[in-house]
Amino acid sequence: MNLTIKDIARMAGVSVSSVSRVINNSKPVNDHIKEKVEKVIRETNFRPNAVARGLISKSTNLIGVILPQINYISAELINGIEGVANKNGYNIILSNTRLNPDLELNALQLFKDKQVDGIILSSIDMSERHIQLIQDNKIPVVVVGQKTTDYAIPWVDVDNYRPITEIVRYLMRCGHEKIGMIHGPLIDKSAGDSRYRGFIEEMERKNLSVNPKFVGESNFSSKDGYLAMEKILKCEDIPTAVVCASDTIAIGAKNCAEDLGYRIPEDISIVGFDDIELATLVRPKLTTVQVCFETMGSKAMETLLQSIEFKPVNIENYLDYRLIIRDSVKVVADDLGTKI
Amino acid sequence: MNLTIKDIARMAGVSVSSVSRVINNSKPVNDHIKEKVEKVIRETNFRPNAVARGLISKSTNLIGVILPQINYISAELINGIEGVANKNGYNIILSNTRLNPDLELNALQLFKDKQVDGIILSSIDMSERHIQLIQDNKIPVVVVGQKTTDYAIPWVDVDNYRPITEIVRYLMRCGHEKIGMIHGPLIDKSAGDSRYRGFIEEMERKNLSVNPKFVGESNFSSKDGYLAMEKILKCEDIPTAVVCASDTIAIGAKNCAEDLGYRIPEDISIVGFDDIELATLVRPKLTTVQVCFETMGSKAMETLLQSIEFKPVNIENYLDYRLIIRDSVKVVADDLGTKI
DNA sequence: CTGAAAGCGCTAACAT
DNA sequence: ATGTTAGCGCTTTCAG
Repeated sequence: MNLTIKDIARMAGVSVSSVSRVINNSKPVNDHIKEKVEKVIRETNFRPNAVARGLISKSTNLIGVILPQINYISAELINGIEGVANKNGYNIILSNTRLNPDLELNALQLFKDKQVDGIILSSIDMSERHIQLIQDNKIPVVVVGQKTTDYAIPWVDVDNYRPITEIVRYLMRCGHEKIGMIHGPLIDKSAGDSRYRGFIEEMERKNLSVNPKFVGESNFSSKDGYLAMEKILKCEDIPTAVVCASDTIAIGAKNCAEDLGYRIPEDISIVGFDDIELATLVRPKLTTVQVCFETMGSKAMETLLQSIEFKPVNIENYLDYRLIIRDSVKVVADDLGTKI
Repeated sequence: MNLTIKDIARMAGVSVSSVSRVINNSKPVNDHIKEKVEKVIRETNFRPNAVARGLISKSTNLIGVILPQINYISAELINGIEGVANKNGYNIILSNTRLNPDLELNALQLFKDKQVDGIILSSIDMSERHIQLIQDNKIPVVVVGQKTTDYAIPWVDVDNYRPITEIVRYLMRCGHEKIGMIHGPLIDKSAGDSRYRGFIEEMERKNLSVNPKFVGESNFSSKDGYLAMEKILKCEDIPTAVVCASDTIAIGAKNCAEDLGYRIPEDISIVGFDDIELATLVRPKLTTVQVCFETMGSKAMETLLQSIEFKPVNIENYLDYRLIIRDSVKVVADDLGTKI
């Protein structure tokens, strides 16, 4: 079988504790012994068993990551998480809950069994049972994509409301007034409802009326975006600009408009949200809101790290965003006095 | 602290071994005892410590996944792996090696330390040291995206050669003869070199000459695809069709051609490879080769499982592929006698 | 069928 | 500074 610390001790003619000491640099060891041990370790390629270490130290250097699905957005998130985790000696262990809240609970349990040092949770809907379990488990948790301030659980999320109000104001400055929106599921309080409210309320504040026929719902997919746009364009009167709750929706909507003979942005302007890679690959390039999911991941991991190390953590962590103006919005009139 | 099996034993008034037996169902236990134990477990919400179990059983139910980068293609791969892993009680632990071969070696070591039950490795370049380490470690490994038949290490990969020959034949049937290609880095023996050779050799077999000016190299990115296409289109004579080694390349090439005033497919036909989601979202929709990375993942995990369970495994695992005909190729002449 | 006890590979208190 | 030893929480012989 594999070598153990005991074998090394025997081969080096010292005690196991001495071996442990040189491995962990935990206590001063005589140079003489140290060299002997290091020599044996080098020659045998010995590596201490991480599981045994974990059993005693209560730390596995594992971070549990719970995701409702694994797509290109998760990929960016994982990239961010993995980046700072790795830099700090942690590995990440993944659980895909396939949009099933019960599996999220399972994963929370399982990760506790496996004694992970911390958990990053992207839940589709934080229930009381989630909160309960998290608080019982006593394992540091950071939530992403949802705001759990009420429960004193640290989170990192985008502001879903303000960017949309900025989009509305930008469209107005470009001369648009008949503005529609294709939003996400309103049950989804973050990317769904908040973005929708941002639109409705900003339109109200600016005294622009929202034609209900200009508003459609989707599940964030391109296909749904296409369908929603189709419905909007069937009316006699159509909007001059449509705000979409995601880039994928926007691209579906764009394809639909084009299939129906409209040109983007000449006939209809379209704005997306997220700034996925696609947004620059599609023609015209999509005007959208940039939110960096990789940053979301790294920020989440950083706060998790602080929590693990018992440092003070910010409960609320808002992500930066930026309106990215590209080619999918027509400038009807520019009251900024500058070329946009 | 947390409850242990010892606490449960005390509370139920039985021995720890009995508790262990009812938990694992490893040996017959008197119903009387069984019920008592189960009751206590239920009431206390006791869950056995997976680390301690791992130490003794030598099995952690963890699968190490080593990836050179995490993007939307990895996301699909992970999806496939995670799906079958999860179904079999395994979790996956991720290592992103950031295109650095040394980090691949590190990850291999680290995963051994952590006593994973198996490893799925996507290497950018399998060196002798990789092979050595894998064979020394004695942990089941399956390689994806590379063919390691020589070393008797099971792999799953696409056939990169044949699909390209099929594309060439398809383009010929559509009436194309002046065909170009934008390939990937030739150092990459799989998706780079093989696809390139498939093109060159099939053209030769069909007695079609390849104009060197119609051939460009790229690193698989859209940007590079754009640049390579730009070079090709600067010549007086241009190809009627361009085969691209990936969809991302194809989309870059398409954008370039369109920016230069060419219409796709009327002026130039373009074919991609991979069939990423983008391929259907872009207009015209991309004709391409479908290879399902999720299937690649699940297949890899399935063979890994067999290896873990000491079942016989196939060393060579080719992935299915399919030519997906969409709208980016113009039918100049159709010698099939049917409408394509 | 049940319980006592050994031990998985390691760390850390305790003694020397 | 070094070695001995007692566990970490669990599974699994081995007796009974």
